[in-house]
Amino acid sequence: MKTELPKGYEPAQVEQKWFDVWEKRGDFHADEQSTRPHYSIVIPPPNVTGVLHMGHALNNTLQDILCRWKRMTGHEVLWMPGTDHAGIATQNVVEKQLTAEGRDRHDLGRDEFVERVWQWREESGGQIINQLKRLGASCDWQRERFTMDEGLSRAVREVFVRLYQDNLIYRDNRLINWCPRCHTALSDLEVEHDDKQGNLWHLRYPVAGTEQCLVVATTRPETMLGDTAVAVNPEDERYSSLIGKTVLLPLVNREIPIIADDYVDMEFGSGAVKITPAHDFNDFEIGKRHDLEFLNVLDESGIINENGGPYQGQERYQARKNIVADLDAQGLLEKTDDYANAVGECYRCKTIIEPYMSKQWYVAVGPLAKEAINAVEGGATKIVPPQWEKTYYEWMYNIQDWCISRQIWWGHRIPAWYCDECDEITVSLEDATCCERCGSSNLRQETDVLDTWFSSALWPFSTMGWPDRTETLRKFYPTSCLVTGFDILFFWVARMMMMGLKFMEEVPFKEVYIHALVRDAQGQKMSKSKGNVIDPLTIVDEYGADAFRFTLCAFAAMGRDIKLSTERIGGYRNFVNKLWNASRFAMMNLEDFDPENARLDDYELSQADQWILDRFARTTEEVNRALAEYKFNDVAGSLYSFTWHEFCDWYVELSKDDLYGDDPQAKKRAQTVLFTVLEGLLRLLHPLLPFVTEEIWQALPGTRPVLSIMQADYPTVAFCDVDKTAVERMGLLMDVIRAIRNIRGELDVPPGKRIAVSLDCKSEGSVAAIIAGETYLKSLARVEDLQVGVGLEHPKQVSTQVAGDVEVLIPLAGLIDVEEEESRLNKEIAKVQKDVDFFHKKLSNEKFVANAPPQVLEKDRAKLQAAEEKLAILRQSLEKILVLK
RNA sequence: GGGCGAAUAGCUCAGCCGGGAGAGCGCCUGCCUUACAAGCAGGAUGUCGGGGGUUCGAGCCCCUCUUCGCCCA
Repeated sequence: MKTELPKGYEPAQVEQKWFDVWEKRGDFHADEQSTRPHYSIVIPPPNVTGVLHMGHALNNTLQDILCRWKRMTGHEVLWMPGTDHAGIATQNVVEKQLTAEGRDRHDLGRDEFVERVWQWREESGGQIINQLKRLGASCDWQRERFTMDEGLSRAVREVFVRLYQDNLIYRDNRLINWCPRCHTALSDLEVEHDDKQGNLWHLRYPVAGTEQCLVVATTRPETMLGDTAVAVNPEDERYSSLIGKTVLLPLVNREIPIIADDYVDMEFGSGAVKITPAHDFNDFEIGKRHDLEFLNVLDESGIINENGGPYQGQERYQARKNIVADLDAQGLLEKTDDYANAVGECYRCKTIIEPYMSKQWYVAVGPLAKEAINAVEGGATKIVPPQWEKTYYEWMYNIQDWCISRQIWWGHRIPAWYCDECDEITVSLEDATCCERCGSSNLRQETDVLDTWFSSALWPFSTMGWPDRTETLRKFYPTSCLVTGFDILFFWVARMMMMGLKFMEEVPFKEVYIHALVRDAQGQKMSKSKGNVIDPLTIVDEYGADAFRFTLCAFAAMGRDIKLSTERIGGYRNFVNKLWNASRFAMMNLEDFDPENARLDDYELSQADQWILDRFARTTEEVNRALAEYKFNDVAGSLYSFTWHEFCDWYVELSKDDLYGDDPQAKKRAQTVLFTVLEGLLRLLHPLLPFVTEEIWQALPGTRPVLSIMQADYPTVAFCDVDKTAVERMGLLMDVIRAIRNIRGELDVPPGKRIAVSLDCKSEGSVAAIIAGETYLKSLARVEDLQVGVGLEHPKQVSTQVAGDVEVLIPLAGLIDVEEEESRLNKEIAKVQKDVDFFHKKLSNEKFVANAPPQVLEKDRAKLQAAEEKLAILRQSLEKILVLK
């Protein structure tokens, strides 16, 4: 088959073509009936509203690399894809549309609104799925799931009902995080804390029946409307006489008690604090301890309610201004300080959240967390890198009950019905029609929906058909690995652990690989408002998916941040192009080659052949090991340097003499090795570079044993045994070539100029190495007249370099400038002198000689000797040169 | 306040069990050598944040300080 490849790699149509073929043919489909060992990953489901960002690109590239690798190592791979219904975010999107139409969701009513969300999802949701495909993601797309699917919704209900029956779900009226814009409760995790510059106001509260004032400091003066006590520390002598008295709350003229509680920090502010149990988490606890009144002064939009007296109807921050002004006017504002404190914001809309009293549903996570801790401690689930285990434990040990109800419309509606007759709550799998206590049919379903993370917590088994006992679950659960960023370790990983252990009685994944977050080149988080977002699809268009994937893989090992810049991606685009051109070279020289009739065993392999086969075997080993340990940067590094610096820079060049030469046997041998290594290299590279490797692999001469390279075997062992001596000799030959090139480069010998070289060897082995590679040496170092031997007579005027035990001598006559050679030698001597000094000093240290392990000692002695010999030769050379001046 | 992490070449970062500091990009010199100028050959570049300690030996282990980042309260 004669194939013509374009001179530069053009990714666009190649990627499109192969992805279509793979997907249509079902190459990514997992088979439950397969007898192969399983390997499964569930995708961290992106929001259905989401568009692909760098984090997704990294996350899914790594998963794809693992899946493609495992597919090639004989595993039945299931990579389960899908999206998350993202309750609040999705509802917000559709509400914005309605706002643009001058309406809101209440104009539509619940059912119509939900219908509208579904419609939005049909039309514009899940774009991200197609974007993942552009990266080459080899998910089992036939199985794509959505957390609001019928099956997954069934799983949600099943879990809710069982947790309720086990008394692990309950309702309670307490302070929760409330978003006054989204009008819903949020879990603790959904609140983001941000340090904000604000004020600390010192307010004077008149003590009843005295002329005295008690000064309290607060960052939220508007909540004073809801104060029901003032607290001081019981140890605080300044205030001990006041405990039990009351103060007259200004502006609203309510009398509230002065209480003692050791929560109060005597050092902070005045040492007295206002207590607002209905609007502050700490005050809530104090309120419970002292049986205080819980006076709510806000409505669900953050507007002062009827309990706020004259301020009723004012928005919270407006009320703050007015209250401060009014207090000041009455002489009750002692002072105003600048003060920075952490303010909680809604993670979806950035509105400042309000601690708000309300009745919500909770999961009692204590018993679930215990199992989840045990699973990691016992090694059933391994977290990689292990430093994240500590973070996981830290959170799990301090976990709070999880508020799971949300006052929005888009989501899984809580399967609980309130009886209007007897107030009983009926929780059931099927929609309840009658009260389970009194039998009344006068029921109202709970209007709240569940936190989106409730359904994502079930993802590893709900996507596989649970609560049915499916074949899929039997084959693929527990999953092999979860790949995710550390930002959702708590949100998602921990909750999946709890739910998986509770309902499957087995961990959801055996390993969790936590990767870094992608930032811009300056290390800033990419965000639309900063305008520093790099769109992955733009990168794919410009550089190709393969180059992009390779970049992400090469960067994956970094601690917490990946700083991405396009120059780096350009470098890997060049790498892909390099592979492409090496392949073009190979195919131009394999036109008459039939791989069916070519076996390595049929030939006596040259030093160069054995060397490249040896390097390939080592690379294979490194890559497999690094993949198994999730050392993605090492995977990329090994492949990069082998492909470019060993295969292209050396072997391809070395093979040219044989390929272009007159010896048909040598040509066939070189073709066989070239083909073997290239074909193997493509397989080795495929998980990282799926498109370009498929394109080249299919174009190679001969027929392929399987339809796609993704089904071919991943290299794991060497192609054949090699002779270690031959490999070492090749190494020496390469050093000699480098030495000649060094002289040529340093002394500005024109690259086209063919020169004479004498190689004075100290051993017969070195002579043999050079003679065996003579043609290589002549062409790669541009040598025409070569003398080799032991104890060769040195020409008079030469430039000298040393490679191993070989003295490289290049006659100066008419070629080299004496001055330049002198300075080159001086430079080289200084370098070697440093080595000699270093090792001499080290080995003169008696303690070192006495304590260091023998291998180290031996190694250093050999190095010293080599350096000394080299130095002596260079010095002699310098002397000879100086005579010529 | 509690915890975690980072500081290494001009830039971005690797660096295993402690045994002469590496890569990519950038830079300098010379080359359009028929796979590739998205390339080839050669070259230069370091107080491994500061200080102390352990050790024959520290980028790596211990203590401490400085700066920056993140998570939790």
